[in-house]
Amino acid sequence: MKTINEQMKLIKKGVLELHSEAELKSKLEKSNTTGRPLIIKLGLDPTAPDLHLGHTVVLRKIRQFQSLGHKAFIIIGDFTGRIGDPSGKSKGRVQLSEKEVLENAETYKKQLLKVLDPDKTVIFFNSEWLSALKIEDLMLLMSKQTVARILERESFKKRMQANQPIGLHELLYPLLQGIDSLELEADVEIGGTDQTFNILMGRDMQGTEEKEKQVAIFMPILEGLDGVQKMSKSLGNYIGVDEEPGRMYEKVMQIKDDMIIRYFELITDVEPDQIKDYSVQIESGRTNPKNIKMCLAREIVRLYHSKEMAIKAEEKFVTVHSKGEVPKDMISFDWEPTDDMMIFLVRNNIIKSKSEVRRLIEQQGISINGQVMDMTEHRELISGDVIKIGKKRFVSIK
RNA sequence: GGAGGGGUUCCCGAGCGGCCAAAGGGGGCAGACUGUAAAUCUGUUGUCUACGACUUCGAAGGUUCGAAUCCUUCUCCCUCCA
Repeated sequence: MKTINEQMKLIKKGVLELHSEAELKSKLEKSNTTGRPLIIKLGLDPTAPDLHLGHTVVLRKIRQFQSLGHKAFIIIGDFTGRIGDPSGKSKGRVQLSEKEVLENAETYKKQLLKVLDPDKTVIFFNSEWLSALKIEDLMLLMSKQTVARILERESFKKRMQANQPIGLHELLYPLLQGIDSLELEADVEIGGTDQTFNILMGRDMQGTEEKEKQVAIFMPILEGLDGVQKMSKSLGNYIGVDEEPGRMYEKVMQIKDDMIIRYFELITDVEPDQIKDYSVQIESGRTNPKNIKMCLAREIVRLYHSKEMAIKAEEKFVTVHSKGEVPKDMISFDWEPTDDMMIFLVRNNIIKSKSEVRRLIEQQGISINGQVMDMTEHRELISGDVIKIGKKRFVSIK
């Protein structure tokens, strides 16, 4: 059993902000003596059931709480999700049906449990209480907050300045999330710094309602493959936890060198001393950063797949990229007698239009069995032939 | 409710009767260089039965030989006033 101080040390690792340390400590102590686990809250948006490594920064932290015996309450924001976020321009509101929400939830659950402890994780839908909320109760809660306070929020300010629309209901989002905290009697809420406002609102509201306030823990936001913007699905700079091992490995190798240590710190369980050592190796120039990055890639694939898969992924990577050879396994398709390269690639959805195939050929981006293809070439492909598109896409003929 | 400004290709943003598949930037893709990194340079970036044709500039109509550009209606967004 760890002492309270040891527990605090573990929890504080990698945390950007903590409100407040004293409160957390007293909660931990209380939990220790009463044996009642703390309730750790995490809210998730139901529209994006593809978890990526960015999410795992927060999830790993929750996992640490679980290892200390506490419980994770995951809230799927199906209520807010059904209303839809109008920030996207003309797309209208994406209304998720109940069925879709449930399906998404299943996917979430499967992915969440890759990181979290199944025995200490409970999943909720916030429509359960939000749908039942009476308008007079809502107004009572609203009356205790001010417009100015809500508009303080960074993203609202920005949008006001940029002359972008803000839906009235969006102003209620922080409040609704706060209601979640009230409902679940959360002891701790964890989120990225982008959630600062919402989480503090929950804390505030608990105070106003004279409940015990939740401790707010903010984790850094993980940058995506571009190294600048936060990892997100919509920006396409993400690494999904469900991603196929080879692809996952490749993507990790794509990150910038100066992100290597950050990734180690935020999304792996590698010991701090080991990370420090890597860091020294890179900075002193003793080791090619690529090698450290390979350790990182291997570690990440291991976490979400297995050690064996990680080794295999690395082998593939070395074959394809370092040696420039053809990978062992690749997707293969049938070649129909009526096919030519354009029809073949488009028919199998490898490339989305014939014009694009033409462009690629013109740019010498397509080769057959290692030979660059030119515009005039027409040939029948046979079983076993390998088509290479760009640098990293390979396809073979069945 | 009143007045004004706006909606352009993946994104931002020029164009304001023919020379517009639409400048410029970002992003993407390909090539060179590399460590498949970053940086840099070059090319490319609607589709197709491809020296041409077709579809695209919020939506629908109209004017014109010809419309992203003009007119009408509709719709959405922003600003100021109430």
